[in-house]
Amino acid sequence: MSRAADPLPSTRQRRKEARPQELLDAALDLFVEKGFAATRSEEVAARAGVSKGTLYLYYPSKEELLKAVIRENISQEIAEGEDIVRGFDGPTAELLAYLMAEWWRRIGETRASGICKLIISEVRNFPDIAQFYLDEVVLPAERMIGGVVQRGIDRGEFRPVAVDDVVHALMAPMLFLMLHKHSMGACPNLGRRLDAPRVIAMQIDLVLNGLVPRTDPRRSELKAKE
Amino acid sequence: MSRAADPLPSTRQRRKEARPQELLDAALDLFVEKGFAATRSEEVAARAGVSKGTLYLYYPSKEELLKAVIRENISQEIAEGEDIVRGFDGPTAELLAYLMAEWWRRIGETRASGICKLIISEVRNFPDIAQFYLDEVVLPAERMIGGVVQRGIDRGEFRPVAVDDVVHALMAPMLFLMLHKHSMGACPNLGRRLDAPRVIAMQIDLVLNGLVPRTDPRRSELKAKE
DNA sequence: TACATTAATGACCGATCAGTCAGTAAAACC
DNA sequence: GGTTTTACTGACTGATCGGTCATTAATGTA
Repeated sequence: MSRAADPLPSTRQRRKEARPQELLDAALDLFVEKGFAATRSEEVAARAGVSKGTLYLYYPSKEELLKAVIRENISQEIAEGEDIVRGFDGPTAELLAYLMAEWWRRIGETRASGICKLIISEVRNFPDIAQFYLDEVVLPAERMIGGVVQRGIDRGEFRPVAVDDVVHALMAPMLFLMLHKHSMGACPNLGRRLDAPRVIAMQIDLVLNGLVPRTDPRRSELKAKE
Repeated sequence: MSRAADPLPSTRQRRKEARPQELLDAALDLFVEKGFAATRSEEVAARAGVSKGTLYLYYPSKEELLKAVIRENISQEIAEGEDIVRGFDGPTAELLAYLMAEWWRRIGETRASGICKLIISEVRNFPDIAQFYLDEVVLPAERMIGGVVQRGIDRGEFRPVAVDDVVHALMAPMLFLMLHKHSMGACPNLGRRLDAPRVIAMQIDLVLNGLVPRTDPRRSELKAKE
């Protein structure tokens, strides 16, 4: 308490502070890959480079570990999304495309995308997770995307559609990509890759312009291949 | 063997023939709800109204039971879809809308929709299921939908888009609805229902017409509210 | 009624695994 | 040096669960 705590926390000390995150990372990987029930707590410990006893020093039970994994991984991405929306004043179509691309870059491509599979697989066994995830992730995300769609409508860039349903249509392919990555996409020898940015770009083009050809040449994407 | 087997198979006999399906139904419900690893084989037996021993009379192991559940539930829906496609000669947009609605009615609304969640949750633990499901379900379904999109392009009803990616965009919301139904949607007290037919209708409208307003009044949905 | 066959049972076994805790050894302190 | 504190360990335990099999009860047959 006398000396400044900063300068040289011992190796042991530094390890101790890093452990919780190391354990959470190991647990996330394994829970996503094998499922909660099929993952042994000793495996989690081993992947984090410690013994089973140590795991229980940091988390009182396997179930609490699961909850911590989810709690610690929902993070600030949504808040940052809202910042992007606020600071943008180009065409809404561009904003939408940019948001989706960022979503994939920051979540889809990172281990965080596994949380979706984990939640879907396990909510029914841990009902209190449902409410938490709905309030902290699903609804804020829907509000954000919904706000963008509404902006498009307000500015006359979009038709006045039912915002909530459009939001679902926009989120569905993202979920699809994230789940694919952690299920079929993770199976070797399946000779079948999904190019996420490509799927996202197609989805954006579809949702904006539709399949039906436009008679107005200004909007037609067909001519755009120069 | 002498007498015709038909007329009065005893109660016992009829039970014996019904058992496998009863066990599969029970197993599907429980595997979808709780996950494979978290479901005890005795629970499956109990839900089917028999003892654990009886379950193992019909299926040699829990894993074989899982595989049977998946194998027996992929069924003939896709073939029937292909029949619908063949026998239809109206506008492709209508065919697409009809196919999606039928999909929901025949799969989404039945217990079969749970298979999706089950596959996603468990493929990584049972890799041979991946190949099987890809060959028997995913690829045929994609071929069917892809064929319809191609038909739209060939007839000049659709822009010449990348068929495979459009297929993903069309399937994603169906997957989304099916998964929702068996995860968050199955949690009580969440005050959040998803109206599937409505989401599907919106998705069709979006994919066909896009968000961007049409200058050509023939196609504009805006004027359609009479 | 006696006997054979068949469907079903549930007590039992062995393996697995979540969670514990007495013990170890490295660091910190004096 | 000696003593205490701290981070960690891994052998152990009790409960659980997949799978077995000797036994039972229902049905068929004569």
